[in-house]
Amino acid sequence: MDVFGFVKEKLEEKLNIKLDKYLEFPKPEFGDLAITLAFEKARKEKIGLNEAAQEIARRIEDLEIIDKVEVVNGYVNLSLNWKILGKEFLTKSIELPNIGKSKKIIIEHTSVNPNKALHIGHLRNACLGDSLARLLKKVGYDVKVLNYIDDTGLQIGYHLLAFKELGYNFDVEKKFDIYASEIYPEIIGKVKENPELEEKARKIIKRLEEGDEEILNLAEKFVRKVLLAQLQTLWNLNIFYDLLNFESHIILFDLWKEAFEKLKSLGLVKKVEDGKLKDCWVFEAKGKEFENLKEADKVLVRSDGTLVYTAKDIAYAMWKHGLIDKDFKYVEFVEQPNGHVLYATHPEGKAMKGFNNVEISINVIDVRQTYVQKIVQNAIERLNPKAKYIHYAYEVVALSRGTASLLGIETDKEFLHMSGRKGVIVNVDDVYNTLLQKIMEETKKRNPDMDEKLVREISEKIAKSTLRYELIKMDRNKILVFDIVDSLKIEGDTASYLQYSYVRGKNVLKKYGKNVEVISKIEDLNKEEKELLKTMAKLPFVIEKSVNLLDLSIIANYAISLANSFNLFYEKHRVVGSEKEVLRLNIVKRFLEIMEICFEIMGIEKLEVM
RNA sequence: GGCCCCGUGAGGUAACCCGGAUAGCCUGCCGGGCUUCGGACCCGGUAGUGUGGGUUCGAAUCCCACCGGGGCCA
Repeated sequence: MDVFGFVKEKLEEKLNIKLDKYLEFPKPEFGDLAITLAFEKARKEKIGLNEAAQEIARRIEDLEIIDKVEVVNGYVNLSLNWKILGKEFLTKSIELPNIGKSKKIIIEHTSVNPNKALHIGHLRNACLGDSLARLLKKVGYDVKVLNYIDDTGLQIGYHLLAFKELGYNFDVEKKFDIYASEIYPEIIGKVKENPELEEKARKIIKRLEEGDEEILNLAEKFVRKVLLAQLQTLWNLNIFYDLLNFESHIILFDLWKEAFEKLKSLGLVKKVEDGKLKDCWVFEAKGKEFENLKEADKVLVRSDGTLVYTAKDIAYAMWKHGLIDKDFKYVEFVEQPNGHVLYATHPEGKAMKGFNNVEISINVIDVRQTYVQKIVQNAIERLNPKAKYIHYAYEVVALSRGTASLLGIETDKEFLHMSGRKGVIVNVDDVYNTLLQKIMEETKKRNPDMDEKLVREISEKIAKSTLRYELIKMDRNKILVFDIVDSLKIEGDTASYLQYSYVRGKNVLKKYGKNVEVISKIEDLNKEEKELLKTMAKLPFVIEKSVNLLDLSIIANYAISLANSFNLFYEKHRVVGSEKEVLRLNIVKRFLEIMEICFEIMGIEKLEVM
C-alpha cells in the first residue's frame, strides 16, 4: 500500500487540482506532509497568503485520513491519521509503481577494452549500469544488459605481437587480465628499443583486419581469456550481463554497410568535395544543441576509406533501435554464476531474436564522450523521432593526492587522473582484496569464536557491498576522488551500516522465534515508531523519483535515512516482550522487506549475522 | 577560440531539475550513553552555501558577470 500516493489522491479529489508540484515532506515538527499550493494561489488570485492557505485547509480538514491541519506561514501542514494509514501500510503488501509496463529497454555498460584489468573508474560505470538495470527491472521494464567489447585493431596489436613473436605464454598462474595489464609496459618498452617490432605489430593488425585466420584465432583466444578474467571480477560484485557485442562484428555482419546506405539515402551523411576533408564522408549534425558549434559535422569515413569509431557506434545504435534489418549471430559464451547464460555475437553463431529493437536505450559512458554521444543520439533521433537514445554520462574517478603518493606519484593538485600508460591506476581486484582483509580483521575482532569459513563468507558480502555502495551513492556529475584509506571505512554512511541495521532487525525476529501475527489495530504511536513508518512509506515515492531522474544516489540516500530511522527506534524501544510487541514486530518485519528492496537495487548482500 | 561539468563547516557530501520554514548527513575533533532484541550503534557540542550583481515577498536553488578546479572539440 502506497500511503503517500493514497493521501495525495484524496487531497487532489478535494482540491480538484494535481498536487505533484505542491507537496513536500516537512521536518517532523511541522507534520507529515505539507501543501505549498497557497504561495501560488495567493499570487494568482491576489489574496493574502494566510487567507489562501486557510481556504485550502478548510477544504481538506474533514478527511478521515488526516488528523490535524495547521496553517503556518503559508504552508498547510498535515498530520496524518496513522491509526488508519499505519494499519493499512503494515497489513497490505508493498506495491512498487509499474512504470515500465514490460517495455523493452537496452542498457549498455562496462565496455572495457579486452586487454587490461578493470580499474576503479571502470567499476563506477559497471555499478551504475548494473544498479540501473536492477532498478528498471523492479519497476517493470524488460531490460537487456549489453557489454560492448572493442576487439579491433590497434589496442590489442601489441599484445598479439607479444604472444606471437616475443615468447609470451598464455598459460600463466596470474589472473589473465592483470597479467595483460602488467606486460603491456614491458611490450611497449621492447618495441621502443627495437623499431622493427613496431613494423611487425602493424602487420599483425593489418592481417587481423583482413581476416587472416591465424591472427583471428590468436586474437579470439587472447580476448576471450582477458574477458573471462574481467568477468570474474564483475561477477564477484554481483554484476551480470545478457550479451557481449564485439565491435569487429559490426563490420563482419554488414551492419555498417546497411547503416551507411541508409544514412546516405536519407541525406544524413555527405561526401566532402574539397577542402582539407576532401573525400571524407561526414555526418551533418542538425538541431538546437549544435547551432553554436562552428564545426558540427563529424567525419565517419576517412578519405582512405577507413572508419572512425563513431561510425560503428552509429551503426550499433541503429541496430539497438531496430533501424536496420541486419543482425548478428549468437553463441553461448559462458554460464554466469547466477545461472544465466551470457551470449556473445559470433561469426559461426545462430540467429536469435530478442536482444535489440527497442525504443529506449541507455548507454553508460563517461562524460568525456559527450560530444560523440550527442552525434550518435542526433542520428538515432532523426531516424526515428520516437526513439530515445540516452547517453548516461558520469564523471570519472580520479585518485586522491595521498593515494597517488602510495603509487609513487607526488602531486600538488587536489587529485590525479588515472592513466594506464603511466601506471597511475588502482585496479578493482586490489581494492577489493585490501578491503576484504580489513573487514575480515574487523569481523574476527567482533566475533572471536566464529568459524573461519563463516568469517570469510560474511566479510566477502560486506566487502562487495561496500565497494558498490561507495560508487553509486554520490551525484554522478561529480568527479569521484578515490582515496584508498577512506574507502576502507565501514562506519557511518557505508554499506556496512545498512547491513548492520538489517542484522539488528533480523535478530529481533529471531529472538521472537515465532511467526509474526498480523496486527488488528493500532492504538497509538510514539515518535520513533511514527517516524519509521513515515520513512518506510516513502518507498514508492523514492523509487519513482529515482526512475524518473535515473538517479541511484536517491536510493542510496533513502536507504541510509531508513536505517537511521530504524536504529533510532531500535535504540529507544524494546520489541520482544514489550507491551506493543505485535505492532513493533510488524514494523520490524516491514523494515526488513523494504531494506531488501533497496539492497536488491544496489546489489548489496543481506546478512543474518556480522 | 567554442562548448560542457564542478565549487556547501577542517575533509567528504545531501537539498539545486521544480525557489519557501531553523541548510540535512558522514568523517574528524570535544563530551556523554549501553551492554535485558549485538556498540559496525545512539545522544550532545564544534563549524558551511567561491565573489559581485540581478529577478523575487523570499535564492544553496533561477539569470548575468567574475574567480578557482576539471574536461571535450578545434
